[in-house]
Amino acid sequence: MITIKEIAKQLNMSTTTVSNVIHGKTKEVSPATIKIVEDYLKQVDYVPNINARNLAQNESKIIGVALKARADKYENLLMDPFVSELIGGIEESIRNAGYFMMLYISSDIDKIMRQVSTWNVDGLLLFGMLGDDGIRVSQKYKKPIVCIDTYTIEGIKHFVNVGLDDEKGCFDMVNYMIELGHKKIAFLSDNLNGVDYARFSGYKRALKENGLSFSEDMFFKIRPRKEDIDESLDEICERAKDFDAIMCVSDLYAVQVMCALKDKGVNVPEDISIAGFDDTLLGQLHRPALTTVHQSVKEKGVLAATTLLDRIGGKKTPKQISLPTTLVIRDTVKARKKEK
Amino acid sequence: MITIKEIAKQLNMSTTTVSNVIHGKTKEVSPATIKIVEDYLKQVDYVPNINARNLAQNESKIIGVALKARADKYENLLMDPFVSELIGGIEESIRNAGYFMMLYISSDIDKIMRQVSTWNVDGLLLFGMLGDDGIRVSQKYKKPIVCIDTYTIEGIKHFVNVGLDDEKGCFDMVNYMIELGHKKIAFLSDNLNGVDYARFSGYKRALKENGLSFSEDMFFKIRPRKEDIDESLDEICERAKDFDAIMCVSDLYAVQVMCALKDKGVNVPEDISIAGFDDTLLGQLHRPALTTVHQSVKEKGVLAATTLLDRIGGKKTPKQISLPTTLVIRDTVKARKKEK
DNA sequence: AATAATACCTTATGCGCAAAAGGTGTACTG
DNA sequence: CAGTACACCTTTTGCGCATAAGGTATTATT
Repeated sequence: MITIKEIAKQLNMSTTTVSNVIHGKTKEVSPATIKIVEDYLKQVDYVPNINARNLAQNESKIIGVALKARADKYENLLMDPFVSELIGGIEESIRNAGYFMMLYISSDIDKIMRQVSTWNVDGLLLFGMLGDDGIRVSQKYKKPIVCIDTYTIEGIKHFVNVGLDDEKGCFDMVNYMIELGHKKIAFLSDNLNGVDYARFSGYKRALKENGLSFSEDMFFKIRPRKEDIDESLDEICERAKDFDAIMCVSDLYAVQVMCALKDKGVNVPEDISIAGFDDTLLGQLHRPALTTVHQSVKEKGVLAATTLLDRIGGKKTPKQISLPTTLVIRDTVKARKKEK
Repeated sequence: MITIKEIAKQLNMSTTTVSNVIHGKTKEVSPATIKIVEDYLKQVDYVPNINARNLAQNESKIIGVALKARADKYENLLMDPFVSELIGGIEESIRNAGYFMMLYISSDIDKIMRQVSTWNVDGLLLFGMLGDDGIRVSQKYKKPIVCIDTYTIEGIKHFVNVGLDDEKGCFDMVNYMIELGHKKIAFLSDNLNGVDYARFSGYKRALKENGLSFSEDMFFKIRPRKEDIDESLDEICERAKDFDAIMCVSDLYAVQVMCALKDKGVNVPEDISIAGFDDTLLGQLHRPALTTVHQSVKEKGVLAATTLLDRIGGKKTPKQISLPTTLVIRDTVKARKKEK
């Protein structure tokens, strides 16, 4: 690896001159010298040492992407299609802006923050944080932060957040179900925090605004861990007998439930209607094709990254950015049969 | 961010002493001093500046993961479930070893290599490289390299490669199909390079060893790009009428074909048998559930990363490591009906 | 008692880069 | 023609860290 110093020596000039050429400071260097240096740079294929540059500049050109791991559905967060698509959008934006991405995955926020500090990252993208985590992070870290899909418990936004209109998405879908005549509609999720809670709220509002009541038994809690999932799905199928439809908090759950139902001889949408949320490949490539709420996950990642980049660049951005949802009507939600 | 220098000043000692404590060089420092320094380090929550450390040490603790992007099925490589699962395994191993992962995604090998040089990464994991790319990379980069799923055209392995017994996996599946009475078996893929070629070879060997002949019209070339996929699937469905079964090079294609067939009223496996490869969620959550060749993608990532880490640590490793495949018999390949 | 070894310090140096500060000579201004 | 602006250089400094080299006691060895 050749250094600026070495180049300067070979060319019989100072390192500053070489450095100036590299940084395009044309006013400081004569055209003739620029030519000499540029030719030589190309000849030896000079590549700067980023560690040295960062040290001198006190910046890093790194965007930290911190994912709080939940020991949950997937052994590794990246295996969640939602996460990988999100990261896909983020990575692309960061790379296009000339930055680098460093991924920090851990369930331990303090560990993540130590690593972020150690690399002196220029900005931070947070996913999967709850309210109190966020507060701790913001105390430790003074550079720009953008959260993704973060609802704080008290509804207070401590930082910029890029999210989705989850509440409305779910509201629209449940409304649509009710329009088709469904009365007993269950809501299925593994928890009721953050995003899932917002969707749940949309579900309840749709019931309420249509004069339908909600009771505890209409919440289907799925246990998605490998060791529980089969038993959990059995339970759900059993409970589903009394229902017209199920609003699932994600496509994955919707498809899993549909498979379990089919294996038991229950037909969707003839016997029961099922809706998903997210509009993933899984639902698109199922038959019957899944009726679901579309969100552009990649776009969410892109938006989060560009917002962060804007903030790093000193631009002002809104504190809350919400992407819209759209209904994708396919084949798993149909009009309720009268005779049921 | 507090520095060693500052700590030394506060504690009235030299930076070397502080540095020695940080690195656990207990022989060089008196127990009393160690205690003082350690307490102070904790108190101020000292975090080292990795840029400075790397510069001084000429190492980086970074593993570069270079993905050669193909402008192909997915707009962004990370959206490919295979890739994200692979990265999931890699990331986990790297993190557990105390290293950091930096992702380089580009279709331009030279650009990737410049970035790898600029960060002075300690080792390189390569995915999606063809033979000639690999040769160029190895000329530019002298630190340990491990390839994933790389078949060189001439069969020469220039570096350590972690792969799969693709040929045998496909051979076994096609053999199984033939045992069930299938005679006209198509092979479906988007190309015949690298991994896909190995699978294709297994397919042809199975035909040959069972006395069946192969002709060009038995190769179904799918065009997976968004703008082509529907037309391509229509063609394939049309051509499929003459066949007993299709061996698909991936689960994704298998499921896509099954959906297209179903939409045209063709039943799997009654009218035609379909097999996939990879054993992804997509096949598991389809009905009928996909018969496929299992590989552990995560394990592949883990193995590649640990092999690279071993090499960085100076250990010797085999030059070629192949993971085994297993047949997953589900519902999309059944005995051929006599009357056809 | 002379020498060697050891324990525990500090000072000094350099990694590669960017930039502040400090030249020198030429052209331009009034 | 003094004064000033500017073009084009170089020297020097420091980012934070690791470590080689250099101390000074104190203890062990013969």
